[in-house]
Amino acid sequence: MASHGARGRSGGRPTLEEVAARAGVGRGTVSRVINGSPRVSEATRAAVEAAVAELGYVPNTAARALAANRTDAIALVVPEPETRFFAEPYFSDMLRGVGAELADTEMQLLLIFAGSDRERQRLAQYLAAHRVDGVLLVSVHADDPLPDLLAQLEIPAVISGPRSAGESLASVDSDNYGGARSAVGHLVARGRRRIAHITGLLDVYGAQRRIDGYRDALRDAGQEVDEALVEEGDFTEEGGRRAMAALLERCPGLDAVFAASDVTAAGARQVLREAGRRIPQDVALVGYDDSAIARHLDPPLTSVRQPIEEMGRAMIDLLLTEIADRRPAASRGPARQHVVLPTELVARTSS
Amino acid sequence: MASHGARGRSGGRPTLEEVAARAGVGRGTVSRVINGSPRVSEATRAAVEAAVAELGYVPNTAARALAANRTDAIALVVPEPETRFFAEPYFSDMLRGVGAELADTEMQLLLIFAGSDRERQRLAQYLAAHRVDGVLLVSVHADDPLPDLLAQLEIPAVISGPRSAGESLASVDSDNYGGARSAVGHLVARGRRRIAHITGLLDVYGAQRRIDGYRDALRDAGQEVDEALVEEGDFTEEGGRRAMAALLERCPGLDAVFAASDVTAAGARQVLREAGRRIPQDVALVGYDDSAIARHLDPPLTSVRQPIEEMGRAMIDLLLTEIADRRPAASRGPARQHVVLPTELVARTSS
DNA sequence: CAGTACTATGGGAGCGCTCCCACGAGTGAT
DNA sequence: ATCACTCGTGGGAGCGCTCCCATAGTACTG
Repeated sequence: MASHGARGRSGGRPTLEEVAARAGVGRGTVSRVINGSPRVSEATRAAVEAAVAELGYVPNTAARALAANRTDAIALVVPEPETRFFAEPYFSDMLRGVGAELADTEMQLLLIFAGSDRERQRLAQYLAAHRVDGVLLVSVHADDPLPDLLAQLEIPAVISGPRSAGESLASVDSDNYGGARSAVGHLVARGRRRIAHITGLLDVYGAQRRIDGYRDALRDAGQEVDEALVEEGDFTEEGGRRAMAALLERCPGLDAVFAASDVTAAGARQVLREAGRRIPQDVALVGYDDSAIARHLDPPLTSVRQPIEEMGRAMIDLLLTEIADRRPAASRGPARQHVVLPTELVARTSS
Repeated sequence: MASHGARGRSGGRPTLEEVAARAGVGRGTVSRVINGSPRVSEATRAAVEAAVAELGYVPNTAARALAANRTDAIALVVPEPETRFFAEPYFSDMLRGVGAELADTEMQLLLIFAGSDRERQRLAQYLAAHRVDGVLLVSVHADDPLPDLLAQLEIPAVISGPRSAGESLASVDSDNYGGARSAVGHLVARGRRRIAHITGLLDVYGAQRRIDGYRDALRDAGQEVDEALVEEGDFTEEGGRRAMAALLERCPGLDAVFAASDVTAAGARQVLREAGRRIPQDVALVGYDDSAIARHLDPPLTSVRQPIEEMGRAMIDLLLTEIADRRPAASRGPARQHVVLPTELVARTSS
């Protein structure tokens, strides 16, 4: 067994001190060069860089983390079972954006699933140990305790999809209100007069905003808002079927449906078909998300696209800013930021 | 700005020393309790545990990593672009197995993509900094330099799918040879006499083993091995189409096809259909992987199932053993292990 | 030319832990 | 009673880095 004292002495990885000796400078100077401090002369910097290259020096992350009290890592926390993570392109798109934005950073990204109770337990431990400098939270439900835990531990965090209008965490969201408006506006422009809406889960803030957008778009078009045309869904296909059936029963005269998700639209479509309604001739259909389903549905579904990859980038931006602001612990920076990214209506043949 | 010395003094996270004071014992004793050493009396252990609970003590990972020269983290390296990772169930199944096996461990799993050159560069840096205790390598191509890098850095690693019979890294694989044998044996048993094989990429060791299995199964059945019935593929659908077309041209009398992957089988199926061959009446078809495609093909595809989740578990087992063996750096443990897990033939209507 | 202000640099102290040595108390053999 | 162990324990040293202070050198001011 290697004795403790001798560990890494000969043949081990070079240390700052060894680089310093080699370059003929002090430890502090090497540290400054490594960390890109401007307070180093050109000549010294060159000498140090040469020594670093010759020795193949790579900083010891653990030592740095201990001394500087930071980890240079952030976690992307997915409070869902892995299954959903892989099933929904939402996550992979987001991950791509996050990865891209992190590419020219020293930050390491950790992917953490917290679907089961056990996993959540572990996560809590993990966060309590401050093993990350910041957290990205995606797909959080209204009653999730995670955001509070984060706040209590004073860990910088950014949430995708605020939980309410007064979200206390920094957040990034797409413009649900505007997206819904443009979808409904599009239907109005196409001459539809009885436009129904199948909502998402009502405790999801974004679903609320979509309802608001739906209503305001109708009002702006001078159409009366008939609450009988609004039916509650839950983002699922089954929910779409159920809601559509209810709507058809209550308002057989409807000539358009705006669904809060593509999957919901798919469910609605099935019921419409079975009821003998042609899409789009009898009933126009618009979904939300512009997922793969939208493109592959028959007929291809008009849908509202969210810039998910861009949202990922924006989340990283916010998070890195928060982390940087917190380092000099004095001034609690400006109020948490809330970024809202524009959506885009993708018109296809279903409307 | 908080002065360096004062950092974390008041209100900060409790340290070992503080726990020790609270419990009325020494630092070393607390460390022993935390790390589950048996050399602590029951009474002392209880006192320490109480103090830990009261103070909400959580060990500082960075300090531990620095002192003990380990990270308690392992990386799952995917040398593919993220896109493939999400597209293929192989990875999510493997991840599930890995996660499950790691669940009651202190080890943290990192997911690292190394698809682009840039990402590989980063990974190399990462490994050079020894930021993980071990590496899990999935889906490695024959000429990949990664395994050598790992060996050179002396980082414990386990590979899924050895690169050759003489793989130097510890490996976990499914029984490609046996799987192929059972597929072909099944066709023989069904009375097929002219069984063709569309191979995988020939520089993949597993593909070689499947060819071996194909040949031996025929030999065992007393059938002559006709090399004209073997056509090279590449695991893709397009490759399957091309190979099938070539086979039909060369051996119009074939009555069965064993494809090296489900996707390849799907390509072959299409060409067979276009040639007017009925499946399975005229030509029986068997694939490999038992992926979602197999179930959804028309007709449902007989396929060889690999226990991917279990492979993930086995990889972790091997890796943890390697890491443990290496800690007392003296005795370089036994030769690298190679685990081979059994496959299972899932018979459906295509054969 | 003294006085002031900056810049570049070296190195002490300390981050929170693990490892290991030393030590006292108990146990059993002689 | 003595010697040899063993067991449980305390605490020094050290892991490799960052932070900051002190210092020496340089440049600019009046």
